[in-house]
Amino acid sequence: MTDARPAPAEPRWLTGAEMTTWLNITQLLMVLPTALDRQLRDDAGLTHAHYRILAMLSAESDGSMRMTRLARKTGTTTTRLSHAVSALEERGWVERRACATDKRGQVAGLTDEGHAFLRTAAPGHVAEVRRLVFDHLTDEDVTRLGEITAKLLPVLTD
Amino acid sequence: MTDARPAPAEPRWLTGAEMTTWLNITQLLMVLPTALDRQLRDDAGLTHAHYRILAMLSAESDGSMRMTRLARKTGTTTTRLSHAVSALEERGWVERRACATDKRGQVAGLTDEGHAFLRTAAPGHVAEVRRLVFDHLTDEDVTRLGEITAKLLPVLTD
DNA sequence: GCCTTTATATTGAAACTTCAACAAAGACTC
DNA sequence: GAGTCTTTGTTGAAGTTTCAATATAAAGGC
Repeated sequence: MTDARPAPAEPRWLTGAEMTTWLNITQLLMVLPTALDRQLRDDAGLTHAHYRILAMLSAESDGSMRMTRLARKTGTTTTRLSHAVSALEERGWVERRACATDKRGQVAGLTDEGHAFLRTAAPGHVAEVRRLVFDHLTDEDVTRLGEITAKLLPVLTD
Repeated sequence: MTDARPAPAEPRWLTGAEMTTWLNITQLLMVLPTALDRQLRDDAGLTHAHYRILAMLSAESDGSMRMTRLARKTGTTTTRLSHAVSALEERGWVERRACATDKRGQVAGLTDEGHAFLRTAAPGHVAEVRRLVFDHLTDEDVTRLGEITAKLLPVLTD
């Protein structure tokens, strides 16, 4: 007398410890980006997502990167990146170029103004990151947090 | 021969370990909300921020809460909450009531439909949270992550 | 080669969030 | 209790992100 249809699986709910941690994580997901955006907006006039694009480009030896790769590196979609680069282009911080080896491709590159702007904005931002995050963590916390986040990223980035 | 003006403080840059961890954190800040939003949008038609509002209300004994407190609990601003509650009201999941003790106040409360909706949406969401997060962490990771996030939240939530 | 499929990138409309401004009631001072 | 300051909550405009649709080029199958 068993039911042929698969029973609607009783979901495995979160344990107490998991729920506590999850509430902390989701709260952090809400407030940390907001805090980073606020500092950058007030002091430099852009969002954290846009700042990250500039920062990621400046880490490249030639200050430029293919759009799709840049999107993956910054954890965003090509759509979002396309809009963002348009905005950054209007500000004169980024330029689009055609890709030499792939005619579909576009390359986003930091302009001199972009480099200069980043040098101006970085110290204040780093100070805020310290104030909000690293000032409250021990070296071991930092290592552990690095390890734990490293475990989570693979599933989320494909 | 000292300069009277405060020297532009050389910022304390991030160490290698800090930078690695910070890149992981910011990547997570970008992709985890997106992943949560996608599952909830596809399966239930709302964002994670909106889902959290419903979930937070349902955790109250009477399924309702003052707007400001609800905003703090969900890690959002009153502005955002006001817009969000309006949207949830249109869907019939939340109702606004006047606050009995404070004539400025508004109370947001889950409707029966809101409760019913949440019961439908919760299992799929919990399953996704497991798949994305807790499936990859040991019990000790969960505890440690809870402790670390707990250290970070106070500065960020005032 | 030709056809289909996949990858790259953009666009415009809709949804959500942010910012600034505002309105209204409570709290505090004298 | 009148005046000031603070708290609570909303609104509308502007900016950002998402989704769906599109255009174009590369890659794969035959």
